[in-house]
Amino acid sequence: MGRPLAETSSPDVRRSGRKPSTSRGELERLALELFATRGFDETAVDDIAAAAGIGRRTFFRYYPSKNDVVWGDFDRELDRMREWLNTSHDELPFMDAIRGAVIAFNTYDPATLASHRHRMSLILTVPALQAHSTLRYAEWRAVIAEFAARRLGQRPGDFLPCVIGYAALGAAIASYEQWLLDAHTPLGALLDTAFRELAAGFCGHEGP
Amino acid sequence: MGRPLAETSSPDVRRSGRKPSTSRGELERLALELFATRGFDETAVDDIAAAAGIGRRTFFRYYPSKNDVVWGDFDRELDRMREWLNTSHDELPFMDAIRGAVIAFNTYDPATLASHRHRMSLILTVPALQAHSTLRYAEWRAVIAEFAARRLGQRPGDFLPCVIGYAALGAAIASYEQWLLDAHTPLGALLDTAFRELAAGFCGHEGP
DNA sequence: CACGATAATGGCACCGGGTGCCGAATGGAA
DNA sequence: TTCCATTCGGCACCCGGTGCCATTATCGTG
Repeated sequence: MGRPLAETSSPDVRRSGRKPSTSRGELERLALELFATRGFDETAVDDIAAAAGIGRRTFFRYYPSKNDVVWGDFDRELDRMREWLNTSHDELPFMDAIRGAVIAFNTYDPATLASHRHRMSLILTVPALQAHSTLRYAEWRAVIAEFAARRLGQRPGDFLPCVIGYAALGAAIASYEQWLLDAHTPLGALLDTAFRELAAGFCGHEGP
Repeated sequence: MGRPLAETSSPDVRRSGRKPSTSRGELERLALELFATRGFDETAVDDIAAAAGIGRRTFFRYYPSKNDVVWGDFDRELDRMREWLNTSHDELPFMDAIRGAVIAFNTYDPATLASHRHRMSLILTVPALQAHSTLRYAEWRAVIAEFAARRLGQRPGDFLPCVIGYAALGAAIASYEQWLLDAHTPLGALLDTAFRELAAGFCGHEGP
């Protein structure tokens, strides 16, 4: 539901002190490699730490949990999507704007596509990650709900914006699941279909 | 998303052997009471086991995890909802049938309403339970998707039924969240609104 | 009643994720 | 060099969850 970035890349004013031994991006690379070969559950935090040459305790200073490694810098991507929606044209119907934003933020160049596919495969198939992802999805939904609320003249916590946030999330996840099952149809096309169905209320399919 | 039952209540043919020390229902009661007073995270499995007078090891023979206690016998409720949908009239548009089923299976008599509210409050606010619930929701979605697939002449794993399952789940959860925030509006009314919006594609709200 | 089959119990050791604490290592700045 | 900020990483600990296995309770049968 958004492209996680590898590097934090915020060149904070470093005043003094010991230099970090590694980086979030480096840990993410190593961890995903281990997950790919050995499996997520079969890879212990100690294994990742050992591969990076750091202590287990230090790992948890880079990522709050083993699960979070898979998500990389998801928050930055959310900020960009929020910005995109902020600057969308008001003439565009809001469900079209949401559809456009979701598609735009899930379009990858071929170079990074394979790794993204692996990442999403983990998130959507490993039970521990499926469960954990709920907490990340909440932030994603909030971005959608905020936008919908603004367009509808309501507050982000109001009922309808929340329903829209949840429904949009569902459409996005279902698209990803389908894409993982069968890579033949590009993700963008699946997202487009799902969000158009959503905006149409799933009508026009039933018949005798 | 469905009324969990307290008792397994399947009077299995008991041939011989030691009698169970307690029951799922009893553990559920005790656990929810502890969660209410002390909080979910602050209640250890040992506390529940001690309250029930059983060993910690035995607890895990009644429930596979601490999280699962909150869900009670969710599977039975799913079976009932599946059955309900199976016997729904074919003339009824399928989105209306889904709406009706969800409302029916989330209507409680006042006696059990308070405890159900507590249960759902835990599920939707405690992070550990929010995350875990994803796995339960999957079964719920499957019931919806199966029904939608049958009505649309597709297979349960096909794209559109899955999207509908996810969207319906979102509508239901959003309704519950709203209900927990403000019990003034009855849950049934919120579900009705959410599912009607869903079936209408959220149109008719934007304007100058 | 005694015996054996059956089933539940619960203690024990163990694993893995995650945290609080604290001293040690590192590197820039005064 | 000295001081300070920052990171590191070991250690002990908590908690959820599991495999193993001896123990205990119950029922049916001889």
